[in-house]
Amino acid sequence: MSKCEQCIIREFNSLKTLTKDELIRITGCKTSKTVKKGEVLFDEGEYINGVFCIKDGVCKVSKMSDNGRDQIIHLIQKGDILGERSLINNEASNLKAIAVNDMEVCFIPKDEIIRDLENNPNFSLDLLRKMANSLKKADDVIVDMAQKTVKQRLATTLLFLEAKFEKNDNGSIKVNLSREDIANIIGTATESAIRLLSEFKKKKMIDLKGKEVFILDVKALKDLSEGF
Amino acid sequence: MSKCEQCIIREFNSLKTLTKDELIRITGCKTSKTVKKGEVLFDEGEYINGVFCIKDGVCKVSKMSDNGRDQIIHLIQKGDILGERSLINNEASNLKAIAVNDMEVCFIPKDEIIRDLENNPNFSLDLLRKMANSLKKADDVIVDMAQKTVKQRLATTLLFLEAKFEKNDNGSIKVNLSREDIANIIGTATESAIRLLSEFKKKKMIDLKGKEVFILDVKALKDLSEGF
DNA sequence: CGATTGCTTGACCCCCATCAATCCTCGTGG
DNA sequence: CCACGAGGATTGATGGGGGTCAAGCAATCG
Repeated sequence: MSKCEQCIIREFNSLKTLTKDELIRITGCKTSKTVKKGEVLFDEGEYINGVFCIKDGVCKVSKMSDNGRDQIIHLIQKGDILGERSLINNEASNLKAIAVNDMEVCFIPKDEIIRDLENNPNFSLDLLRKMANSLKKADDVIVDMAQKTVKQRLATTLLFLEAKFEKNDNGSIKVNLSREDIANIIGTATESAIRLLSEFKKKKMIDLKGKEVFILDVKALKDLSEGF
Repeated sequence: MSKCEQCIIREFNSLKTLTKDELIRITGCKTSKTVKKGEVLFDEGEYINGVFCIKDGVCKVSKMSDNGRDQIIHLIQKGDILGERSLINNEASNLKAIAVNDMEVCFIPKDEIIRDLENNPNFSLDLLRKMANSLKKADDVIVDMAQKTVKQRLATTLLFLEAKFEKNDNGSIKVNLSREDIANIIGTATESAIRLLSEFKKKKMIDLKGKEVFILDVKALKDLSEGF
């Protein structure tokens, strides 16, 4: 069993505010596991009863719309925490999380986190800051979804992927998203996403090799994203 | 100067977790003011340096999209708190707030709130819960914006208004939203919103008398909102 | 009582959802 | 090693939703 107090991953999230004693306690009760690509970490309506700390891999967090299509709302990767919200308001998850590639995660039971929330003000304040930040980003997404065309949203999303994820050696973005996934991020039909991707490729703004995506012209994408 | 410890409004928001002493301290440094319909409480990019506690009235909180259209993201009313997020992450506001009708608000300076956040864990935990809840709602809005048609979104919005706001004596919803405001909530052109409103009226789902909106058939709206 | 702002309706056309057909890719088993 | 099947990727055709421009109407205000 790896030790939390020696794990560098926590430096990237709110767990960094925990004291050494708290970390040692958490080491004693956490569980580590691997999640294979395509596996469900948790589903809508499920009680998670804890939080996940992502040590490696990426997962997509989505919600089913009334119309029956999945909308991807978050992409979670190494260093991120998953499940805090349902824990805090003590409700079943409103979201579903599926591994996009093989993952390495730790699971920390609810009661431990609650205890730290109540006893360590640094921890709750840091979480508060994280959530305030998430809300701000959510505002941006709402505005984009409400006002931008599908083409603009695709450009925005590609720039987001470029900024958030590492690159492979050849320069392609290190996330294995299917065309359908991409469509479900921007909220459109798969065919529409595909058509626009090939249009972008024709215009040398991106390149596509199978599932690999290369961002070639950031400026052009940014112009597009902002509506010329 | 009215006294916070005697103000019932705080029972509706996180300020209810403050102790009597803390409230007395806040009474000493808060300012009360009235805001007339159409006035700007704060604009995008402004540092708010505190939070507003809304004693009466309604304001719309919006964000300008790259395309130059305003998107209304929140409607804030009596009992709500406004501005916590920018305060918590110590940044300029990303949103603009405009009074929809005459308002009565109190303004509490930043430092006082910060002090309470750091010293009163009940306060920060309650705020944390509020924000977790806001994030959940934001998820729903994102999914709706991304997946629903304008007609569905209008139905959803009407139901939201019906649920959130008081009614006038004649049964109409007690908010003075212009057609443009409604369009800016659902993220569409004013003309589209108007067209759909009159369609709904023709089908006896709502009634319109000038700016007043009457919800007649909740079930039909709900069916519409969820896609039949 | 003009004049400005908001509301309403019509016409037009492009974006995009949908259906359908084909091609490609990859894992599996013979 | 190859054939085959299944799921993903791609392209075409089509129709409707909704954005935009424009003109007329109502209401609000100085």
